Amino acid sequence: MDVTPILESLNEAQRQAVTSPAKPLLVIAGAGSGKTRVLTHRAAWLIDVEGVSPQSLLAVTFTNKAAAEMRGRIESLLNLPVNHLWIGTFHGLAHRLLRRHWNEAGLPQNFQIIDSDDQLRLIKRMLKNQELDDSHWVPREIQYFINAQKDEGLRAHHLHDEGDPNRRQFIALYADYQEVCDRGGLVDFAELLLRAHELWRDNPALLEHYQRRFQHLMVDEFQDTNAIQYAWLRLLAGENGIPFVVGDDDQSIYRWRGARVEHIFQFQKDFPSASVVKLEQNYRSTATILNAANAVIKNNGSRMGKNLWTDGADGEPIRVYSAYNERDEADFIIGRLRDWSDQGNVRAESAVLYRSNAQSRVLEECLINAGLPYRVYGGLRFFERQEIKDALAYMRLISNRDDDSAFERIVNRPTRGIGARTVETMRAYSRANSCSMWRAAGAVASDELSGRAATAVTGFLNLIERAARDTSNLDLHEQVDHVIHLSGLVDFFKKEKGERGETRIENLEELVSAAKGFTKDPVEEMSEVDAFLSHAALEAGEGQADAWEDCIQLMTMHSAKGLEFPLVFLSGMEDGLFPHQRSIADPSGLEEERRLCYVGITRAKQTLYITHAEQRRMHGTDSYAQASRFINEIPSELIEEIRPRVQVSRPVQTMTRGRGRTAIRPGAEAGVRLGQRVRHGKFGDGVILNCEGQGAHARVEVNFETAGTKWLVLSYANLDLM
DNA sequence: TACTATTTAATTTTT
DNA sequence: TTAAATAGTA
Repeated sequence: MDVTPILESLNEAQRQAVTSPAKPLLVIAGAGSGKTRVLTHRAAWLIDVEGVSPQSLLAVTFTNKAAAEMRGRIESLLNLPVNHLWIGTFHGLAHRLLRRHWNEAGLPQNFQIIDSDDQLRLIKRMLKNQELDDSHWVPREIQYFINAQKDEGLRAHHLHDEGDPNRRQFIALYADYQEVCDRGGLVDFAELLLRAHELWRDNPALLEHYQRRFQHLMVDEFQDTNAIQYAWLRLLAGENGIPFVVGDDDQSIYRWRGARVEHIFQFQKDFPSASVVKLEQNYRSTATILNAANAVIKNNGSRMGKNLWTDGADGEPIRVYSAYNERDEADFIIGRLRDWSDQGNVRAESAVLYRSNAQSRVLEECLINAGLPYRVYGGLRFFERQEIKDALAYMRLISNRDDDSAFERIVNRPTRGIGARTVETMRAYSRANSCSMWRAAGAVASDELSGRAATAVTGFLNLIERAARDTSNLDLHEQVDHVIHLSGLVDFFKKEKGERGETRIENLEELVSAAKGFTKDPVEEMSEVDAFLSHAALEAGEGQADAWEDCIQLMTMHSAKGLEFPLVFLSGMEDGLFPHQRSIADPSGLEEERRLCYVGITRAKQTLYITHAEQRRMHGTDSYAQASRFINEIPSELIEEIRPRVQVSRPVQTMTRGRGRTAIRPGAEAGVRLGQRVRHGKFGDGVILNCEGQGAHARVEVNFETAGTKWLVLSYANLDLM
């Protein structure tokens, strides 16, 4: 067997990982160190060289994208399609198990997956039902509580109130929530994992079957596993399974949603025979960028310890720009982006990163003004759109009448005269008789409701029954098409004015084509409709993707994880924004922010700009911040500070936003420019942030280093220009 | 029931 | 500032 193709492109450490003997292995893979390569080559090595059957290999990732990429790369490496390979997300694999063993898992065969939005609606409905004040019992907090418990593998009956009435209520709500889900055959994301874990835990024979089958367990982004995912893996590994886990403790940025880096340490305890391989050679960035990243992350306490290096060149220095305000910051970035583009570079290879989504606004405005095409990552995904979820809710209700989540969503959408009062009556009945809304509707329509409401409800029930009858023999896409028309959704959105409605109808039509293009994995023995609905929940699709055009990439640092760009801007690098105010006080929160910064820096291949603004308009008011402490953690020899443009030929962007206020052209008054450094007799040194008025009335806003920000009348202030 | 005024809060996000 | 959720009005 010629092993060259598998090994030739690997460095020593990578090779060690790929060819490691059949025992547990932990790979600490730094940013850009070839993590995916190691995973895929390991799979190829096992199959091609060790003669391991593809059947006995299981690979887990966190995102569908990563799973698809891994599958593709393994296929091209082995040069054969590996359909039977179990590669997927934790949720996807758990889902597959539950579909196969729905009976043992205590689920109805046609159970449906609800997404976070459905989950939140369900909780809100419960609160209303129980007449709990949702300003005191915040739905989001309850949702967070429930998911956090599930992520830890805990059911309501495992929890104790500890004498805390607040907690008691939360636990009770958790229990109620679960009851509603169980009654309706609904499974939320965390439930998929928890159920799959319980399925194995409670069915030793079944577990044994899978333990025998899956010998090699490969895990990507191991630092992002939560408790239940890790427990699931351990269960599957048992005594003889061989886990091959790859992660980077320094890139753990999802603690807030249950991820526990500690699993990296726990792994070594749980699998004492495990070896550790560190991948530290980086193939992505210049030495300067890596040194900066290393220097920043060094300030974190609890680490495995790792130092990225490259045998490449130092490259350009990191450029730091201190802007006057967020507009100036955006202007600067856009200027550089324009240069980049003018030099013949591909725009899609540049990215502007920020800490929070709201920061994209100013950038977008300026990009539009500059006529540069861009794409913002994140945002509403296809299957999350209202109209799509409406249509899917019809399909769900047709598939399972007891699905209260779907029922409530569409009972009066489009409006058919079933108002809040009527729904309330149904809810009361449903609660009193512990039955689904569907049954309640039937019962209530025949006795409790008065003529008009009863007719409306009966009409709705008939509509669903009829849709079920009419579509039972149709192909999936015909079913969808039928449902969107019969339900009245299309007509409903046609009436919506503006482009909104048109887009919605287009989306509904798009849903039909999505159904047309959908093929169920023949291995799975669920109905095609259920498969499609699960697919919609599990893979919500892309955010607004304009992939075809050559666009500048705008995204949060979180969503940049795993990506790389020759040109990167880290914008809004100010204390309070990044590190975020909410994490700044808590040491572990600050460390997570620092890891995020590490992620941000290591996205850059060649050129890295870091920008911050002295003044930033946030929540309607101006605020002032120091440059991010993370900037100070970068050795100054790696940095080239870009001084604000000394003499601007064009007038500095004037703040024409305020009405009534005449923005003067800075420079009209002698020496007054935005960004100009000045000295005041009493307040000391500062920077001009803003100016208004003319002649004797001219005033300037100065941010003093020690005295804060003040408006001063020029003719009295006696400012010295510096 | 739909439209408008008012209030409120404001990280990060995948499944 | 602004988006979203809620309350109030036609």
